[in-house]
Amino acid sequence: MSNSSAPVNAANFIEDRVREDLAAGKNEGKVHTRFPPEPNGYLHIGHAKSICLNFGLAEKFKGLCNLRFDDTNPTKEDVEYVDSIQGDVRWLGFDWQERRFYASDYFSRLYEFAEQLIREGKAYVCDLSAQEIKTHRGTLTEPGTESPYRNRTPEENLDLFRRMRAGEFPDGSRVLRAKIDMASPNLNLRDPVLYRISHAEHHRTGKSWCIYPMYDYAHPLSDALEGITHSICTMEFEDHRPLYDWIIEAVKPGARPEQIEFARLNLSNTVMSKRKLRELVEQGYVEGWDDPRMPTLSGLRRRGYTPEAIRDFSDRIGVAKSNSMVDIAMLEHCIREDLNARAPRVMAVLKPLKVVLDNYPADKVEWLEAENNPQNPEMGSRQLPFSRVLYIEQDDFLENPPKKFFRLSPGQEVRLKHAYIIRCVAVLKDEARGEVKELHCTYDPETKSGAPASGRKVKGTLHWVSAEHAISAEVRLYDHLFLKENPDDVGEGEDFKANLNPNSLERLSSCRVEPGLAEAQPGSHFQFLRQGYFCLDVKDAGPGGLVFNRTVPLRDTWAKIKG
RNA sequence: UGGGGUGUCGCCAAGUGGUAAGGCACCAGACUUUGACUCUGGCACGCGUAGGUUCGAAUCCUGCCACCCCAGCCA
Repeated sequence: MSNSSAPVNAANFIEDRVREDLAAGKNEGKVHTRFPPEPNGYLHIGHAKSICLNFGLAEKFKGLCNLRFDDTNPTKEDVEYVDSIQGDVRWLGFDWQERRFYASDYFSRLYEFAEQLIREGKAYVCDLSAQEIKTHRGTLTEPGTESPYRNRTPEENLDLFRRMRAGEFPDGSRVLRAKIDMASPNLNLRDPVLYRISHAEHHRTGKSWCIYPMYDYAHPLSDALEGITHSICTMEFEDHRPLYDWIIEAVKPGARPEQIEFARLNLSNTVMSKRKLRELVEQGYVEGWDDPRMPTLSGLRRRGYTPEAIRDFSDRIGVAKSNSMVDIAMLEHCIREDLNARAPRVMAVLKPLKVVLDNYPADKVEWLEAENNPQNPEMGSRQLPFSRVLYIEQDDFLENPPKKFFRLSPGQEVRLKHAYIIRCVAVLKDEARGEVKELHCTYDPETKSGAPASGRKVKGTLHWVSAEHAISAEVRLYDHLFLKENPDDVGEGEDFKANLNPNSLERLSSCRVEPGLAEAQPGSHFQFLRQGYFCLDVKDAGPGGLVFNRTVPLRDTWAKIKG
């Protein structure tokens, strides 16, 4: 079991707020939240923060959390996204039970509410064009001017609104607006549009509507209709809150949900906006929404991130209102901590260097016992074949080693993990290229792991595979998608793509891994000893070959020392 | 120049008048058949800034500065 679920996150201001409401006897002691994605893209780690917050709050206060698709704009939305969003939320470990809703479930009710507003003189049909509405809105510093249609009678408005709904008018010809205050310093209150005409087919309601409600109108009412007590959203909606409250106050749907805003997640070395992620996908900078380099939940999943690690991350980063950029090292810490406890250790040589043990019998094979996870003895052990010809990592040998190099070099000894101590006696080189082709070593039979004389200390321990027994695999080494912490930090005339890391993916196709990996299940996690955590790819690993994705490398003190 | 927010260690983030939690990162050491893990120690005389109130201020007051959001018939 992962230890990441143990520490409970510190309270945040939203939790405090909920507690206050409870103490004040609001909402009959109930807590009801919702996660309201628009089905127009894939979920990313920033959404995970919101999901964990909303579902987590419900869990903590024994309340409920709904999944609600905010599908009020048919031109941008699609069922493809509805499906992936549900899969991602479930994968993260949250359950909305039977409470999956759609804003489109409420189109009829929303329409009735709109007629009510019209009858009460709180909304009117406006014939101004989009461009005219814009100019009438005024500016940040100057008040707007009232629409000439603002004082139509309720009767005329009702007639026009019904005809809008009946499809008598073309897209963009009229809108329904709230009658609030064209001089408000808050632009959201300058008679905001409530309904627009769009003869578009909706992914759920088909062609039954040709007018669609705006977010500012649909959201508070959807919340009220579902009995949401705390409607949590991101900071950019803070100055929509007066409008949210206005709608609730004007319509009186019977419930008074309160909107609370928090700062969205920014993660270093990646981008989070749907627009930018889409650009990376559509222009081929990555191989899809689930490319392991993407911060999407589907990408992280394929990369080998676990839901536990992502939830732990959400807890650790906290919830506040200030703009912030979380170091991606925090996320990496979380996945390392989780996988350290649960991933079986395995021998995998990424860049093989042949080693021949001159004094080891040519036909001999020993099966050596290897623990699967020193952190967790219950994971047992396995047998590893050992023979005369082995592969070690190219990086683990240096002909002219610097000080503090604890690995193999001419004349020096190292321990082979779970096996013997060996000494390098000869180096075969391709003189033309200056490359080391093959090493000849001798092994010390007295030093077999577990044997009485095995206690002898040597500086380093290497991972290895038996050449005869090892199987081939492709390994994909992933690195940060962007070189800069903030990808938007660019020079004149450049955009975020200028900061793309050209080495975010390195494919190694001649890796050799221990034979037991032939049975590995797609999606399963491993620690490649001394290298990192890897995950058998679910898409590209077929019967023909193994493909591993590097989730995250192990921390590497040596890399720091050598610079 | 309007309105709304936010400023506490390199990065997150507690703190709500009684003398700066914690995590990540980093540094040093111990342990180690993973240069991993783990463990130990270090890491803000200071809370955007300048004043003020107070026995006492990150917390209260005033001024200033910086950054973010808002002029979609997007969400």
